[in-house]
Amino acid sequence: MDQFLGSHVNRLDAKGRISIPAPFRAALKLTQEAASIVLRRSHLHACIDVWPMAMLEASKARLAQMDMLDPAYDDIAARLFGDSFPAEPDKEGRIVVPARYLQHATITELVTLTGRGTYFQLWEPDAAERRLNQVYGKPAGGSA
Amino acid sequence: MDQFLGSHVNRLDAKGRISIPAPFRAALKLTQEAASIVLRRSHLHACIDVWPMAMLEASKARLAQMDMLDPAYDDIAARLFGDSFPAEPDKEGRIVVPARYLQHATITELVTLTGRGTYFQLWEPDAAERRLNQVYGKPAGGSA
DNA sequence: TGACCGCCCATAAGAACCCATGATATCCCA
DNA sequence: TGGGATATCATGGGTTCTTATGGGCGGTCA
Repeated sequence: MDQFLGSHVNRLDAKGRISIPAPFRAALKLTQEAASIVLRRSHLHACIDVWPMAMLEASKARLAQMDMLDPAYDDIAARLFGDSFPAEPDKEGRIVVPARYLQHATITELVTLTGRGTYFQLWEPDAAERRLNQVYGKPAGGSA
Repeated sequence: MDQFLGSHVNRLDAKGRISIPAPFRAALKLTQEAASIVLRRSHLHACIDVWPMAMLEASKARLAQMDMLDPAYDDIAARLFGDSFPAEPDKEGRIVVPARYLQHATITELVTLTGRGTYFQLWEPDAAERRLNQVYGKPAGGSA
């Protein structure tokens, strides 16, 4: 597997650490040497986006093409960099998520780590379940 | 044969493993080098869809055309990746299905693996029978 | 000085790997 | 055509490795 697929429910331990599931770790290693990542509060949902660092670099490159005087530039730049938190998994593959991010996602004890292809997300487990039901209610481009 | 045809009833062993029928294994090998697959809970029926990994790759390619900041992107990504479970058959051609997936399909001891052309499905045997009768327009009930 | 953060080690549960076996189907040759 | 040898397949189980998780220790910054 070369990407972030499926969901895993892990624990948030007393020190605020979250284990990145082994398959996700493997996927990170494939995109880049170090498994460094970037955390961002999702602006769409009560969840936390987790990007491989390489993905941010790519977005940065695209942004560089834009006109800096364009108002949209600042919007996008704000989203990309304003609320991004870089993290590096420890030797056991765990990360520490800032408290205010956890709050945004109402995560307390359990976390659902759910794949989105090129990135993944952190959800409060019940909220993640609801989100799944929600998307299956709508028609979308995918098959199945 | 290059497709998934017909039905097979196999056992779910004590470790939660299910043998993929030899013909299905052969069909998988034809679509791709590794026989890797993706499991998904069907949102239409109480069964589990089994896709060749290549099938997911195709959907992924379509998603790659979209703008990541588009809210629709996240919806599609959620559908496509959120509830998918990647699996790789072991040397004997067996896969382990997550418990919550088995629950969704009410599979306990026996599994019907039934072809759908480009993919196949896992059913609880009685449910598979009922489904067949339903498709043929017969009244469900007096099977077995 | 005290809270916190990064680093290390320990461990139990679970997953993956490997080999074994009985049964069935297939092939081959008399 | 029949019957024995062979291959394939579904299934069972033992062993090893990985993984998620818990906790300890020392340094660091406020």
